[in-house]
Amino acid sequence: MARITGSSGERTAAAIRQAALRLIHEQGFAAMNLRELAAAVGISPASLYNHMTTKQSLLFDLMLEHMTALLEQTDAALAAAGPEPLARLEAFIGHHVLYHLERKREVYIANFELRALNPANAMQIVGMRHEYEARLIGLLKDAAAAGLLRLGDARITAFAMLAMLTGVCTWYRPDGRLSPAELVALHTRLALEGVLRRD
Amino acid sequence: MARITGSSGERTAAAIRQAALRLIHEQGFAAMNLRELAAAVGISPASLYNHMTTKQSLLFDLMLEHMTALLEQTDAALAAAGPEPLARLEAFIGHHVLYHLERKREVYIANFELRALNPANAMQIVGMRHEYEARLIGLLKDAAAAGLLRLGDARITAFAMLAMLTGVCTWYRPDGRLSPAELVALHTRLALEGVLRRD
DNA sequence: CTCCTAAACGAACATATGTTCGTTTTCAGG
DNA sequence: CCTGAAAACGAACATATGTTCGTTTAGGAG
Repeated sequence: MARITGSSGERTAAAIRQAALRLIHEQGFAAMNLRELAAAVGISPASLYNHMTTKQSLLFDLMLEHMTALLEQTDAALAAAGPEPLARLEAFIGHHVLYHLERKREVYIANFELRALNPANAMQIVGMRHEYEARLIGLLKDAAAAGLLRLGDARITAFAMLAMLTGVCTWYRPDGRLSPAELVALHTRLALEGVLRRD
Repeated sequence: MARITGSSGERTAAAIRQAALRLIHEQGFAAMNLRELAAAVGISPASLYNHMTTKQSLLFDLMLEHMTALLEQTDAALAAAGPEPLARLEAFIGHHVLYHLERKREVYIANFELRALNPANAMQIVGMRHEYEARLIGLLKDAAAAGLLRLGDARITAFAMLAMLTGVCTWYRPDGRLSPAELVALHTRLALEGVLRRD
């Protein structure tokens, strides 16, 4: 056969990314095979290679797009939050939760398929993740310097907070009991105040 | 060739489990192939089947052993903690962190390779995980009923706490800067009191 | 209208991979 | 000491899988 009536490179490429997100999220990168991906898009396995160079690069592109968006949007949220340390911290938390609710598949893949990347690609993604973690560590240190936090260890505290806030990806469903806003509020309070009553 | 001098079924089976833990943790279940596993143990691929029925059952056995131990040890820790709600909650947290530091590979596998299990096996492991989550939800509700906690939503709070406490698995190394006891203390305070100063 | 490139296809290749089979040899129980 | 089960092996099978190749046709630039 040959080129299909109405076929468009841009549309097909987007469809491949969407289907790949779903399949990798469901089965994992190693378990997803390109024949199944091609079938999900509605093209032949060979046609995939008109839109990507290798399976590895497909994964890397997905991760890179996600990390770039995460860093950009975070900086935008912080810029909008103004200079007050606590407001900035809350802005970070709020954005993190909302982003992770919206793009749970991307996040899940970026977090758990790092080992599927080749060393060079992995290094780049890990670098961007470190940059993201550095944002939170900086915010914590600023707030602590302003006397607002009791901080045991900024780095470990940041890791623990990120783990908690990222946890929403594992169980959230859009049709769930709690709204995104409610989840933001709940996680913000948990991170800042814990569960203990304050009397 | 044939049976090796000094070979023992029990020892080989244990070596397979250990090597499988390492390889699955490093590469993921789907990416680990049995030839590499056999080489790590020092036997031929065919010999693996003297100690397991299928690759799938190997994964399931690892997960089942871990979940069983986790539930048993948790109950033991709670029994030792006595009746006071806050003491019980702290005992749960402390045990969870210590267990996850000690057995980070098992935990990682049980958490992130669920999708590699066939439906029947997955159901059993998910059931045990729900049981574990129910322990924490119960502790939170007890403490809240005693007026000790300010609880937005017991279920979501439990998920968030577990995500935070389980996070240690992703970055902990035995030769790291902080001792297990310090990590327990830090995470306990984070979970109970958050980061905000109390004045 | 013409022509080059983009985008698709079927077919095949080379390799990887879970698993089975028949065989051999050690070890432990009678 | 004998014998049967346990534990190992090499070899092979059947299938799955990432990728390439040559070909075909639609669509847009000139």
